[in-house]
Amino acid sequence: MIQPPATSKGAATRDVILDRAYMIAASAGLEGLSIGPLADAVGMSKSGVFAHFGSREELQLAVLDLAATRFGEHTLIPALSVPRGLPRLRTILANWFEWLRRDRGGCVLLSAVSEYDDRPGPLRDRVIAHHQRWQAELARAALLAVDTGELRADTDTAQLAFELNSIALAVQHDAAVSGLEAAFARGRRMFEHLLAYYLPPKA
Amino acid sequence: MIQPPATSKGAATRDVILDRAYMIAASAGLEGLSIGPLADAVGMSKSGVFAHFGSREELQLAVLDLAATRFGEHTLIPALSVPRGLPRLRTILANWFEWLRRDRGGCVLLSAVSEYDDRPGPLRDRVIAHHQRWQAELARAALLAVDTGELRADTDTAQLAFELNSIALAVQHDAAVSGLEAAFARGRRMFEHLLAYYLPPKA
DNA sequence: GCATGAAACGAACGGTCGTGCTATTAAAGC
DNA sequence: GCTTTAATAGCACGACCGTTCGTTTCATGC
Repeated sequence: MIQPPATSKGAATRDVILDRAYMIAASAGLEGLSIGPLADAVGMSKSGVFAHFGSREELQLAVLDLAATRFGEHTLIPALSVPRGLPRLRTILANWFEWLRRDRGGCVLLSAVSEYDDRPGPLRDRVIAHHQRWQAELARAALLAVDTGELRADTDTAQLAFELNSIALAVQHDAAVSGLEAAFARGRRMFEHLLAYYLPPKA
Repeated sequence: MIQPPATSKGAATRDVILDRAYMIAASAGLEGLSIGPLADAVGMSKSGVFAHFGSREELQLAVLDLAATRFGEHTLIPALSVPRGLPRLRTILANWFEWLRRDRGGCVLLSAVSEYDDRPGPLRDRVIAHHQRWQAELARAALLAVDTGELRADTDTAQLAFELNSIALAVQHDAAVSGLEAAFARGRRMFEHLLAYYLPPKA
């Protein structure tokens, strides 16, 4: 959200371009991001925008990285200030929902996986790398909840990360059909259903 | 799968075109389906193909309907011959996985939701209609499992349908990262975790 | 076998796209 | 303030797209 102060003029307008590009990609997908309309949106010429990235693919990669950074800053970072374990896990999920609301259910990162899952290339590699990193973060947060004894000791944290991810996917999917708030409600209930499995036996 | 015998010559080649178009859409998405390459794939001229549908959008709608029909014939119909209730529900899920395998994790229907969820128009309307019909079918199958006493009497069948859908989404998503078989394994485990919540108390 | 209508072709149009070139303008360093 | 370098504009190319139109080929009923 808060950008480091751009040292040169070029880097500053580059940030402006990226911000606009992110907005476009959030609603049209990375593949729907084209240079012409982007240039119009920032009030520049096509070639002026183009020069900052050298190719469309490089632009898409930059937007992808920006999305990943913002996503982390919005979901994970603030959750680090709440107690580790189940509270933090719940906070991550809540922040995730907020994140989906902010972009009206069109998360760039989630959509990108569907866009590039069968199209080899640098984009696909980067998308998968970000996804794996996030899954690892989720598993890590789950493991902390195992350490605190809030989740069963034999919890498969990678499996739980998979299931948490599926909640976000289903919410984004269902938002188009049932509306965002209804999808959130379903997502929250789904989390409780899954959680029930992982809670330690109260014996 | 089995097409009704095409009465005229035109309808026959139309079926051939649609079959090829479906293949393309399964790997490139409905939005990645363009008339030129499709014409090459069936050995016809662009305008020859075009004439059968009148517009690209009409072609996409036809492919969408074909996908929905095939999906139903592959997942729901065969499951009707196994006992209603939990066995049938399990069969539907197994067939669903088979369906995902057939198209290498690129189900046209699932991808179409992401492609059109924020792009109003006839495509989007049709996609949502198919999705809602399928969710209703899933809820119906779940309700039968409530009737047989295999699921709790207070089961929210629409919620369960949402969760089943999320399994398929997560599998398709994860297939690109972890491979199809690993994703299937995760999906099956996830089903068991969710099922645990809905099983009636053994009291 | 021939006329008739459907089916397919081929070429072209208008549009958008990413990209490369050259010239011009603005910023930065001395 | 001048020079050097970065930043942007303008323009054009080639590729691809959906669509249109006039023509030609082919299947079909008489």
